[in-house]
Amino acid sequence: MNNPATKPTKGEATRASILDAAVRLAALEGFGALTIGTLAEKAGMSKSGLFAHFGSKDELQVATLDEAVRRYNDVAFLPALKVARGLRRLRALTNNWLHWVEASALHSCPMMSAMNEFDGRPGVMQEAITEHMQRLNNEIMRGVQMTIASGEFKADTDCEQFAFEMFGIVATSYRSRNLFQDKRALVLANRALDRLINSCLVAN
Amino acid sequence: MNNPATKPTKGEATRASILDAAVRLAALEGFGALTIGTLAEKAGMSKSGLFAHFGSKDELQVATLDEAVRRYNDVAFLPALKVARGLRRLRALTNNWLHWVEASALHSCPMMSAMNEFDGRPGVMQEAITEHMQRLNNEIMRGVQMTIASGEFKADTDCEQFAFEMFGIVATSYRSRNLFQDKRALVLANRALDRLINSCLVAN
DNA sequence: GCAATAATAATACGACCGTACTATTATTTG
DNA sequence: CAAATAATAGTACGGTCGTATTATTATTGC
Repeated sequence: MNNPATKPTKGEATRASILDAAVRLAALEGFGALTIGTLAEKAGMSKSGLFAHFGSKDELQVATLDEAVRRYNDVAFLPALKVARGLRRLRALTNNWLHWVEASALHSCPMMSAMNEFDGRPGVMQEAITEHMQRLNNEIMRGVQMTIASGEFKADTDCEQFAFEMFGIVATSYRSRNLFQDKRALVLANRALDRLINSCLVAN
Repeated sequence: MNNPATKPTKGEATRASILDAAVRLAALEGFGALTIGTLAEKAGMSKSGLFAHFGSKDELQVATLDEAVRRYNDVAFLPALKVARGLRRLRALTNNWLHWVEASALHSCPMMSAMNEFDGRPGVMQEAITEHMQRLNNEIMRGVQMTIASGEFKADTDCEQFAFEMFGIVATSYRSRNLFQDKRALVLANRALDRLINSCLVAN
């Protein structure tokens, strides 16, 4: 049974520690670097011992992506849902999204990596990352809709446009942070975000 | 001699056709998929025959990235420089950037792929992509500066912020196009771009 | 504590990896 | 046309890849 309340079996604990190493490796070097051998070394176990936890490399990759998404939900998405609907929740959604990678002490965002690695390669990973990204996009759009409903955003605010631009801000903040090593990445991102939000606010 | 005016030698022609296949492969499946074997097959030649053109896989990858950048310059950057300085040139710069991937009939942008694959992996590829991205960023910032100088942009326009947001728009348009297969990607991107540019215009 | 079972390791396999080294063709030059 | 050189192919090597099979060790239930 998958009962989180009971003490995990040894196997479950090992699997968790493998996935921890896997998420960190994928965030740093991409899913292509997730080979059974290197991962076994990082996890301090044998290739075959590790492999037994996943039926194939595909399943390992999907499990790693799912684990990354689970963490995103834990540290970013679910906490934002505790904020009251409307602009405040939307701000929480976007802000938590912007900060989740450093909050998780990862080099980069595994979802972003997965997207870039598999968007031209049909297969289970492409399906998985597409679904996750679609869901995330929908949640942002829902947040915008509720901010319209609350009267804080203009009625003609384009949800799709907002989610589109929001993702761009996150993506470019990764470039600044990871490639340019610019410590002001989050400052720039927050400014862009403010500009985006302000453009939707009802005049006052 | 590297004289573009004279007829290319057979070796140069082969190298060019290899790099053509390499750029397309990198755009579709990433630089990780650029293995000597698969590339030799796509290019219709032997592994060793292909390998002789590059001293190592590193050099092959760097050469592929350089070729992609060369194409970007040809179809996007240099044409924009022919437009008069100021807002019109800036629009050309950003617009050509947005369109260069489809104009080149590539699945995605090799520079974007390289960035995502190597931003956490020190080495020659990381250095190369960092340099290229910095240069591109600087050119956008220069374009903004000239648009300030021409009096079209507000004097306090933040060049860095503009270049930061501009890259985000490009990145998110790739997500829409390649992952979501959204045909409206460029429409959304152009709207975002207009909003960015308008926020910098002097009041009138 | 012993049998049953879960978890991990050992080993082996063919496939492909990057890269030398050698052989064979094309092409150019005298 | 022959000699020299450039371009490509052939072959081989140690390594790592993903995965299957078999063995060994931990853990659990009675």
